[in-house]
Amino acid sequence: MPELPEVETIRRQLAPRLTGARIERAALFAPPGPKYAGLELAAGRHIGGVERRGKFLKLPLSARPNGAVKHELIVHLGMTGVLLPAEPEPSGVTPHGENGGRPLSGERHKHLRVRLELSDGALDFIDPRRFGRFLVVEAGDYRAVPLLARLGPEPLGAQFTPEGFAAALAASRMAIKAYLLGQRPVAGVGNIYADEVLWRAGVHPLTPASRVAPDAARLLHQAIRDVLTASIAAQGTTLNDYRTVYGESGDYMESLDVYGRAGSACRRCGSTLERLVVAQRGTTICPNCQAPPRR
DNA sequence: CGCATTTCCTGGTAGC
DNA sequence: TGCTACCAGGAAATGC
Repeated sequence: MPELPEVETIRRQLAPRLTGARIERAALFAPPGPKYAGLELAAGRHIGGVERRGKFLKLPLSARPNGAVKHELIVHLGMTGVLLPAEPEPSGVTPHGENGGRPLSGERHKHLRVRLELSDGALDFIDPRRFGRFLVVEAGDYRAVPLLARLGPEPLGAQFTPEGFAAALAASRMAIKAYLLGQRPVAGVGNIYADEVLWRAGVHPLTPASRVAPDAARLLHQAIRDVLTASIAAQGTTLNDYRTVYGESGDYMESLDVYGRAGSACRRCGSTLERLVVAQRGTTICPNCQAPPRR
């Protein structure tokens, strides 16, 4: 499931391909709804770049090349969303298995939801579970995507400071894991990386945010930066669906210390990792390294 | 307002 | 083999 490192990987790969392209048409292959709002506004716009905010991709759109940005294409991949450059139709057919498993030229993927026909090719949004979003809004108007408007600081940006993070933690009594998943103290951390950073910092996921000790908060801040940075370098984590734009798997899977490792040995102390549920999410901890909160 | 719970979706898998 | 039941989860909607 794409979190920040996976989305950043996709952003880096898409940017050179999409920047400067003109959208000829946006075709919807799913039942219309708020997840796919405003697509009719896309035709004729020029893509000014590919930006990322948390787990969202934002493509500024203008009426003419390098013109004023009046609209934005907002993409959230949800759990299973994939963005793939496609050949302009019609085109030749490629045998299955080639192309890194990407949809074949001339074919239409079973779970294709949106296709952008571009001046130079096309871009497919494929999303089996339809948890993703692909919509066009007026620039800066995020009423249709409220989370985008109240997203916390970028974890790898200068705004994400140990002091600011500590202050954010002090402001909530929510379980620290639920708080992180809510994107308020910092943007882009999802279920996988939440477990990883909490393990690194030795913080139990049920600890109320305001009761995370100052030292632990600093460790957590550093762990967020370190883990996300390392994962971006590995092109993210592939569990099931996530693929890069070129159909590759991310390599960070091999570096995961706790996620998906319940029952295995803690790499720090050798204890058996345990599974629990926090905020309705599967959660893995080391019962020794991450002591439960005292009450 | 703050926080918890429910809902949306489909593929994969366990169990019978 | 084929069926049902259930699980995975990001973010919005709903509930208290």
